[in-house]
This record gives sequence, structure tokens and C-alpha cells, in this order.
Amino acid sequence: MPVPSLSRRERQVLDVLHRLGRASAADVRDALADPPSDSAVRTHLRILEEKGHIRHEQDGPRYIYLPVQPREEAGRSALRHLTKTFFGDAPTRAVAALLDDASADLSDADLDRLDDLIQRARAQGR
Amino acid sequence: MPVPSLSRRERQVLDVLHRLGRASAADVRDALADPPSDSAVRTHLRILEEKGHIRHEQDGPRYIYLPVQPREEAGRSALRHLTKTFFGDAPTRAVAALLDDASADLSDADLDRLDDLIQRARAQGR
DNA sequence: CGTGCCCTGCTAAAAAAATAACATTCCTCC
DNA sequence: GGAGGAATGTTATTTTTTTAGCAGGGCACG
Repeated sequence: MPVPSLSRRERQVLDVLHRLGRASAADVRDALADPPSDSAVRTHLRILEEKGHIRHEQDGPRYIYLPVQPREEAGRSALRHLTKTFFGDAPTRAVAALLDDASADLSDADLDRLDDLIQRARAQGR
Repeated sequence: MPVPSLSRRERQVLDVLHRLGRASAADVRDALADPPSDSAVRTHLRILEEKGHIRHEQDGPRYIYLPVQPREEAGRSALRHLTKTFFGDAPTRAVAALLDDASADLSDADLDRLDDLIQRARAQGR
């Protein structure tokens, strides 16, 4: 398990970038529940970039920051850690928790898609 | 979204406790990838307890620490946050990632159980 | 043109976190 | 009952994090 090398704020900022996909310093600040000064946010962005977790593109006068690691991939890795930590490394149990939590909001189409995923897993498993 | 009030180390230590269920200071230290001194671990445990995240029981001469919030519950809450951050708040997509990642290791019994969960969700949805 | 505004980079200071040293307490076993 | 060992509590120090102040550059617009 890789030691998380991010401080609390850095984690927050990086999460925001994953959520938004791409964002300016001001966007990030707006998305934080507990925002520090604009200048502070900028410092974190600069440090995250130094550490190689994000990069920026120029957009006219301003920088637009984006995560280096694709969202999907970062999500998988976070899921693995979470599954280990809270679900005894049993993905099925994590899935159960997700479904249980969300079941009220799932459409029939969603459920069909899930059935499909399971079909695929069965097919692949043999 | 609650602002995470835990520092990096505190998060690590609490994760270990969730993973192990219950653990002494030495157990926690052993479980850390990058362990500081025994004394440092103890300080974190004491602080986590002050903050109300963990509690301890006396076990003979030593303390056994455990999370206050049940593992399952903490897991759900972490899943919600993760789903928002990395999967556009779409639980189905988180499930897809989990299954995709784990499909090779899932037994038929696991898959049956998942089918069952989906059945239930369908039943509940109407 | 030049003034004001918005952005970035740099730097320094304050606050929080992480660590470990040391004292103390309690139990066990001779 | 005393010595040794293992655990906890307390406190101090170092390191990291977090924050913001301030200078500089470029663009838009009067």
C-alpha cells in the first residue's frame, strides 16, 4: 500500500480536480467547502504540480489544472484501498454496500446494466 | 461533505483500526507501512480518542483500540464520497469498476449473491 | 499610451502535525 | 516486598503544512 504522500489540503484539492475534471484556481476555491485564500489555493496547486499529480494548460490569461492520472484509474485505485480497509478485501461486499445505499435511486436501465456486468463476469470467469 | 478533520497520519492509523477491527498500539505500528516510533503511534491514538473517533478497552496491561464508528458504516460513507469524486456520483459506475477489477477472482457463489442483490434492488424500486 | 485589473510566482510567517524523550505507573515474578 | 519489564501519560522539539502578503507581468479599455 503506497503511503499517501498528500497532505489533507492537497488531497482535498486533488479530489476537487478529479470531480471537476479541469478547473482554474478560482474554480477549485469555489468548490472547497472550507476555502482558504485564493493565494493559498494557488500554492497547493503549484505544489501538486511539482509533485507530479496535476498539470496545467494555459487558457487565455489563466491556468486550467487537471489531474495527471485519469479519473477512472484513480477511482479504481481508491476503490481497492477502500475495499481492503472497510470490506475485508471482498469486493462483493463493497458492491453490496453501494447497491444497498443507492438502490432507491437506481433506474431499471441501471439495473439492467448491472445484470449485464455480472453476465460478463460469469463469462470471463470460465 | 464533511471536511475531513484528520491529518495524514491520523487517517492512516484510523484506517488500520478499521482494517483490523481492534488493535493495540504495537499492532497498529506493525500494520503501518512506514512506522514511526512506538511513542508517536501512541500519541496519535490518544489524539484520535480525544477527537472521538476511537475508544479503547483495557486488556490486561494494555489498551486495545477500536473505531467508534462501525466499519460498515464508515465504509458506506467513504464509498459515497469516492463515488462523488471519481464516478460522477453514479454508483453504477463505481460498481462497474469494482466488478471489472475483481471479476477474475469472483466465485460463482459471489456472482449469485450479486444477482440476488440486484433482484432485491428491483423489488424495492417499485 | 497609461491605468486598473486579474493573474501568476515568490517568500515569509503562523499554525498544525509528527516525532521522540522522558517520567510514571502497574503488573509479574522472583 | 523489591526489581525488572512493559505499558501509558506528559511534554518538548522538529518538521511539515497551511496560510497569506507582496511583487511582477500582461491584457483590456478608456
